[in-house]
Amino acid sequence: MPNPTNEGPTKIGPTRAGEPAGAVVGVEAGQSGLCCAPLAESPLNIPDAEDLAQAFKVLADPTRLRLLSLVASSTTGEACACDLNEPVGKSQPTVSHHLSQLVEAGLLVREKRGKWAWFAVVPERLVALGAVLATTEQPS
Amino acid sequence: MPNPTNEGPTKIGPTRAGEPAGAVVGVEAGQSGLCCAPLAESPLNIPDAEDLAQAFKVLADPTRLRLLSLVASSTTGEACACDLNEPVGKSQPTVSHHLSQLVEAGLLVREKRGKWAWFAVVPERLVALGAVLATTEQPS
DNA sequence: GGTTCACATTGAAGTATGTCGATATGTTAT
DNA sequence: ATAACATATCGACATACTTCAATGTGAACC
Repeated sequence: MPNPTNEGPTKIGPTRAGEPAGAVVGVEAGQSGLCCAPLAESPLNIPDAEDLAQAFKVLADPTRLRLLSLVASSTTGEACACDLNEPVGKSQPTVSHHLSQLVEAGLLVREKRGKWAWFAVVPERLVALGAVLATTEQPS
Repeated sequence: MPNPTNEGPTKIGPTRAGEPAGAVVGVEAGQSGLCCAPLAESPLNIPDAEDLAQAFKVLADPTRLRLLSLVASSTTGEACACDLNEPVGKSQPTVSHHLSQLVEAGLLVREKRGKWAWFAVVPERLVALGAVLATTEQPS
């Protein structure tokens, strides 16, 4: 029974369905904001390259990409972990681990409501990573 | 002696400096074109997720990102491998291996001129990957 | 021919990563 | 309190990855 419609979580606790949940909560300390100009602008220095690589590493797993996509494509903008275990076909600990990595990378934010964990995407983070790749203008 | 200015490669063989060198040459068979709609559009299926993850995996290494950035930010739009070994501070086999991975992923194209190997970015590939992330519009 | 140079490939070592079963933590209901 | 449930953490295993020294491959030059 994936979607918790008749059981509860949809309307529990601080159910402010509109806003992006806990907001900044997900961005862990040490893992600072966004980072880095477009790749073609100037050669990456080592620290920036390591930060960027770390971010892409989190995106470099099919299960995590599917989780991220499931949350991002949800009509309400958020998704309960209880609805994510089944569609990706991995064990609960594995899914939990992946979701934690997505949160630690600043790609998702987690909000606990009762016994459930809700996740929402951080669009700015996705866009910032995309911008590093997308602005590849050739010098003509 | 990094930059081959007084030795030769800059003006050897098929030195068509303007165009993106070998063009399609770099995109290996099996590794098809671009793939995938924006993450938020619909949940990723397994094959697409694997393809995307593979692409991001290649970007998920600081040395490869710096190599890519070095080539992308070059004023001529291309770079000789002989100029890439030193700035990234890794051994020649390591750099060669990373460059091969970037080529296999369709992010760079390789063109041999005499004994030198020249690399150029494939902007469309970068942009396509960025687009998967960037178009994260919330459903309001 | 032989030598030198640029780059690719191979083999091996150390490290990191994905995965799951078992277990812990915390919340709700009885 | 006790039970049931959702999620997080731990420990362990298998696989993949980065890296380099040694060697192979081809091209240019003597």
